[in-house]
Amino acid sequence: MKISAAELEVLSILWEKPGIAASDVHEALANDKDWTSRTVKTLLSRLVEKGAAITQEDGRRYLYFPAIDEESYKAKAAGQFIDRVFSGRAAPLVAYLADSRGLTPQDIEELEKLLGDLKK
Amino acid sequence: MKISAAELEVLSILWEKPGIAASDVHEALANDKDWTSRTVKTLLSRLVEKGAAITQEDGRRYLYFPAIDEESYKAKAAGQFIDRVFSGRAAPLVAYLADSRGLTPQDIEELEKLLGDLKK
DNA sequence: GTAATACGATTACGGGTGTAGTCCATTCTT
DNA sequence: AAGAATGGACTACACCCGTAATCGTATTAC
Repeated sequence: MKISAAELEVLSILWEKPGIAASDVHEALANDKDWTSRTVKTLLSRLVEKGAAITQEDGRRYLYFPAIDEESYKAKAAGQFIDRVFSGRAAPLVAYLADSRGLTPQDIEELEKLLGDLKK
Repeated sequence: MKISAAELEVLSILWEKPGIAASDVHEALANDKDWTSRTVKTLLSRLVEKGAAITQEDGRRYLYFPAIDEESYKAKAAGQFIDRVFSGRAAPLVAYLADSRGLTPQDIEELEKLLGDLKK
C-alpha cells in the first residue's frame, strides 16, 4: 500500500487523466521527468501490483485508471507526514512553511477562509 | 543527505539531548521503538556517514551530536513534502489535514495567530 | 585474573526503489 | 511482405532501509 515518490508522479497523471495509455503517461511526464517509456511502464505495473491502479484492455494495450482516491490518499499522506516529522502537530508545520518558502497572499487568504469555516 | 524515517527517530533524540551515548539513545527510544541496541547503533552510524550527526570521543565510547539544524531540516522536509504531494500549495495541505484528522481548537487558534502575524 | 559485558567496526540479508533491458508477439510503414 | 516500432511480461541490478549478527578489543564484576 506504500506508494513511492516516482510512483506517485505517475499516479498523479492517472488522477488527472483517467483512462490513459502508458505511452501517453510517458508523454505527459516528459517535461518534468527524463524517464524512458520502459521506466514509466514499470511504474505503472507496480501501481497495478499494489492495487493503486487498474487496467482496462483496449485492443493490444491497456488503459490505466487510478484505483485509489486522490483526496483520501493525500489526506492520509499528510497525516503520516506530520506524525513522522512534526509529532502530529499541524500548526508548527504551517509555521515552518511560512518561514522557509513564504506563503503567498493567496495561500494566506485561503487559509483564513478555511479557518473561518472550521470554527463553525 | 536523505534521512530515512528510522534515522529521523534517532536524530530527534539527538536534537532533544545533544551529546548522548548510543546506549542512552537506545533507552530514550525504548518506549516507542522495539529496537535492539544494535539497530540503534546502526542508525547512529548511518547518520554520521550521512553527515547528519557527529561524534565526540568519550573514553571508549562516542557521544553523538546532531550536525544538522532541526529547524532548517524540518522546514526543508515540509517544503519537499508539499512539492511532492500537493504541487507546492500549502493551503490544500491544511485543508486535507482539517478533513482527515480534525485540527484541534488549539491548532486553529495557533494558525489564526500565525496568519495574523504573516499579514503584517 | 578470568568471565561476562559493552563498544565500535564490519558484515548480512531480504525487500523496496529508481531506472531500465530483454523477449516475444503484433501492428504499422513503406 | 519485410523491417521497424510498439505493447506487455519478465528480468536486472545497484543502492537504500529496516533490522540486526559477528568480531575483536576493552572494561567491569566478581
